[in-house]
Amino acid sequence: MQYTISDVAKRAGVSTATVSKVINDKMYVSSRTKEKVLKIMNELNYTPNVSASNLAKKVTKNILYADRFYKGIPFKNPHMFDIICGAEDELSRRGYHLTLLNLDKDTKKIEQILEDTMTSKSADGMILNGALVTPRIERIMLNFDFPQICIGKPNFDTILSWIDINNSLSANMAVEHLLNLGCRKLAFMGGQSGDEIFIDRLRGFQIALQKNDIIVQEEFITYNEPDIDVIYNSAMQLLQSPNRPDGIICTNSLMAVGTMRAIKSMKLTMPDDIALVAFDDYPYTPLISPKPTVIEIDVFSLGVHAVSHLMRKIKDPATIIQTYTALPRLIKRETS
Amino acid sequence: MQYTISDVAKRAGVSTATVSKVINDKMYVSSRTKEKVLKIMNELNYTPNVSASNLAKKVTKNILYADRFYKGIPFKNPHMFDIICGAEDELSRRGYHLTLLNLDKDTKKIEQILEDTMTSKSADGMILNGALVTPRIERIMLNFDFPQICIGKPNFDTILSWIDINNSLSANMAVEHLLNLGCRKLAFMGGQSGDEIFIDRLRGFQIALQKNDIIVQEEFITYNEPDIDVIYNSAMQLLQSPNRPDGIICTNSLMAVGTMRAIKSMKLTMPDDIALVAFDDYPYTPLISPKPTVIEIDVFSLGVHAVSHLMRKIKDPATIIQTYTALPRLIKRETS
DNA sequence: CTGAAAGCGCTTACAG
DNA sequence: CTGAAAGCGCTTACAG
Repeated sequence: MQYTISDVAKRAGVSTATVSKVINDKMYVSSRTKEKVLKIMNELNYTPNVSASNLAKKVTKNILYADRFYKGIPFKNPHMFDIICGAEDELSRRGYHLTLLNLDKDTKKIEQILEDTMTSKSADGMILNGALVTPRIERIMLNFDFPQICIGKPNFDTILSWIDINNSLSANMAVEHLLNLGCRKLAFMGGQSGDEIFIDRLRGFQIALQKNDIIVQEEFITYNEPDIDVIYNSAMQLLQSPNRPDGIICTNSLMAVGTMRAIKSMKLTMPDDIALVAFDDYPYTPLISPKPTVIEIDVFSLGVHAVSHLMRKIKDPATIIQTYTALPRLIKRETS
Repeated sequence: MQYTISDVAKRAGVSTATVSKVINDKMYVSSRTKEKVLKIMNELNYTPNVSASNLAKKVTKNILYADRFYKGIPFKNPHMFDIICGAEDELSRRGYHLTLLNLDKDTKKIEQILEDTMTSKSADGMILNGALVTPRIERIMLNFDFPQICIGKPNFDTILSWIDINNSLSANMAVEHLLNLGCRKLAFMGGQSGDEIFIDRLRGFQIALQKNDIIVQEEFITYNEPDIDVIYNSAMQLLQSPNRPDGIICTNSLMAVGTMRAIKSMKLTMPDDIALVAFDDYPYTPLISPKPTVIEIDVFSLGVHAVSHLMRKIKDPATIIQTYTALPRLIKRETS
């Protein structure tokens, strides 16, 4: 049997209005009646029904995390779920819930899903994968005047709010590290040209080199498919060139595996012959030796920050947030 | 501006009761008025306010997924999030939402979190990590009579509902496969004795061998820490013994990497000298060659099934579900 | 400081 | 088939 606010009111000999005030810790209730009410609430083990409270307050205390949650994606992209964990953490601290909104439905288009959920008023705001946002979706979001923040800058000019990793800055960090070690011929083991994260990191790489008056050698920048053999061969070519690099940055952990395999097969040693820095510990670092120096990015915190910004926006809907949150950390290990 | 049910009623010239009936597709409303109402709803782009509807219906259309969502867990245990994706998929198909309930709070104990959320009536049911369930938590759940299902059988006798992977059956599948290939001396590269998944798989291994009248050789069962060098050495010992196994089952993908490294360094070939089957493609299979034969387990479906059972339990709270859902699939590749 | 009353936006017997 | 009215369990001006 569940008690309601009127059960409490009755037993405490006060009105439901007064009980409501102590529940919500409003001022203007005498400490005597407050205590009395609290005592009854305790005895009855009473907790307010949040649905009723939310309806009356016209809030939901609920935030949506909108992305594509299809089968297997946690294996492909665990980062996304670490962001979600960060968002959940910060939301629950603020008395909010995080519910998942799957934009990957064969029956409905993304636009339709978003419109329906916004009109149904089932959440106070939304965290949205920026990569999924189109100008058309931007318009829908603005029409509804629904508090939102994108994870990842949309790939067009927008007045939506977003928060993103500063990949360029992270690459800069890797470059500075290698330059400090005395490296002067830096190579970049990159992904494919459609991979925005890689492209940002590459840009950071290039800018950092220019800033240090080092010429960017085009042949030292490689574009690789995510296949271990392709990467290996690509690295071999780099290492066999008469003008061999003395420092290599790998855009992810798979690149690091392939590249280090090549370095070892050339009987070169790290960091003496060649220093190496990789992005992302995950998922292959446990497998490789020597342990690679790595730039780690705290995506959990990205989720936390996204929520903080979204909350500001809920309070003041006019706010626009567009910000890079860097949070890279260099973990120096055995390859540099 | 958001329209309400009375706006619709007014413009359609009917009562809100009637509008409610067409929203909920109740019978006993003439097709003429139904059409009229639908037309207005469409014109106004009206969607019912779910909070209000839920309050009146005394439901929330919300299911909690309760587990520990701390920083970094998606990297350690992406399976958990694939289960979540499966649950979300099935829930949204049924008009429910999935919200995360983090049991990993330093300010509150698990018991307290569960009690508070259940009394607050913010969900109609709960999916709960069975590994976290204690007899004390069992009592709380039963007290509240709250529809629940555990993912993973709790490690004590319980009348809570649970659904689990049939690890034992999966191991059986691996054994049968190797026996069919003619192997007779099977080894098992296992994890640590506290790892329940491994223990279940080991049991399946042993039972399958006994069923086939093959003696289980104790020295062929190894217990290994999750460290690549430890695994390698353990496998080497197995391979160097005078009585070398002709088939090996690896309890996970890390075991497969270490074991295959040992096999290769012994200049043995797969599957001719030795056949190998591993559990889990993830995360290391992309790195290894030859491509390992693997028993894959569909955890996304586990989430889907958990939801189906939970829904039955919501309809009929007396239902108790305790079931193994196997869903293993053998993917034959180059090592067997 | 306290309470009566209206309201949040729906649904549900019930009467017609 | 349709609608008036009470109800879901809270909150919020407002009057006292």
